[in-house]
Amino acid sequence: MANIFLMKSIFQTIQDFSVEELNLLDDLITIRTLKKGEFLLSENQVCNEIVFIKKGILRSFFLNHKGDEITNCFAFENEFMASFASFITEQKAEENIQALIDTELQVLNRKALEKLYQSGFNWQETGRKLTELEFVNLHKRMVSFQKLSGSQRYEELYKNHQKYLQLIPLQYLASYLGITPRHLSRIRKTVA
Amino acid sequence: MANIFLMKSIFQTIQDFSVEELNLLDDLITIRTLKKGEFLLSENQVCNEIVFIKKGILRSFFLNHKGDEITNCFAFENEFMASFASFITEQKAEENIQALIDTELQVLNRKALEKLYQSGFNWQETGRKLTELEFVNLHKRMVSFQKLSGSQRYEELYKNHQKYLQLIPLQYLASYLGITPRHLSRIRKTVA
DNA sequence: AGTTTTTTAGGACATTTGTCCAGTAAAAGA
DNA sequence: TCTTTTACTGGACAAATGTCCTAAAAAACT
Repeated sequence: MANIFLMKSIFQTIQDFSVEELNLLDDLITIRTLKKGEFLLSENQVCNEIVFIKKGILRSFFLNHKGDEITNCFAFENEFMASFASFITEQKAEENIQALIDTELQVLNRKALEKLYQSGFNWQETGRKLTELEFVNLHKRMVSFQKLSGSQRYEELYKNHQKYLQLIPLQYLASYLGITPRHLSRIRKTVA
Repeated sequence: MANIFLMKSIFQTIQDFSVEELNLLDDLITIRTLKKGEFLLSENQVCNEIVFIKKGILRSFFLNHKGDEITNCFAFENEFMASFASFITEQKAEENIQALIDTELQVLNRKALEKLYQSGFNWQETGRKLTELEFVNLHKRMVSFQKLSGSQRYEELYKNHQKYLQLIPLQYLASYLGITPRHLSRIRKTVA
């Protein structure tokens, strides 16, 4: 069976769960592994699962009108990932989610989540709180696009997540920051 | 007493409420009006209320490092508005919320909302669903910043919300789109 | 209505960022 | 290990966008 101790302890920080409530997870979580480059989700599929990253890195990207890949999100160990927009609306996703390195996931699918929600107040409230946290994260990213330039966003990222930067190909970073690889290369000369 | 029929009917579309559940709102909603230019919220205050716009327009903005006002959101009649990030985290807001024209609001404050949440499953679930919808809206805006240029964002806005564009000073629109007023003026010549 | 303040348009120029490209380096595959 | 593919750097130039500014228009105030 999956070792979901860590995931449980994250839920525990959000809500004062009983052991029984947390143990509901045991039968609902499944395991999945992805090889480097493999896809968890392709655009035009409905996203029906939320994953917890036990090991590895995921990135989410979509295509612009020219067909360039635009990375809109990275997720690392001990973080949740999904196309939340698709999961919520049950519409086809615009994003692809791909493993940047070999990755090990703990999966909670829609039916499992609904079971949790139906099980009572606490899980329902946790769902709201987690959604709120996702909102706040997204809001921060949105603000960084409105008040910072591409190079300032890079500096922020460099300050806060330097350890990750080595792991991520520059082209993915560039589109995540909203600039071209050419320009990121220029910026790197002055910052790093 | 406030006429909150419309607000109720919006909640009704999200959740299958009983009349009694909806009527809980009656004692929890208060009324507030703002004159053009007045502030609903100033930065460095914690946002403790969510408002429903009965009449009028609100905009939310923050300041960048130069002291320029950056508009990050508009809200119109029959929409909800708050500094959601501040409301959620209970940290000081980075935004100011201001009335663009004389505005009439129906206000739900934190305590009132918590009462609703405590009242049972349905309001709890509605809270989650509304948060999800806010997330999806923000996500759309984020995607528009990653995959479109400033002028493309203007064209989208022009197509979808032309009626509002007349009402909003160009300088506010520009920062909302992530460009300078000078540049928006250039864009307008080619589009409009 | 007259006056003052704020907003908008657009010229001239500067800066930032993108495009295209070629050479090199690094990684993946056989 | 060798070969092939993919990723990165940086030059030269082009396009997009910003800065600064002035005059006109619109809005607000008295």
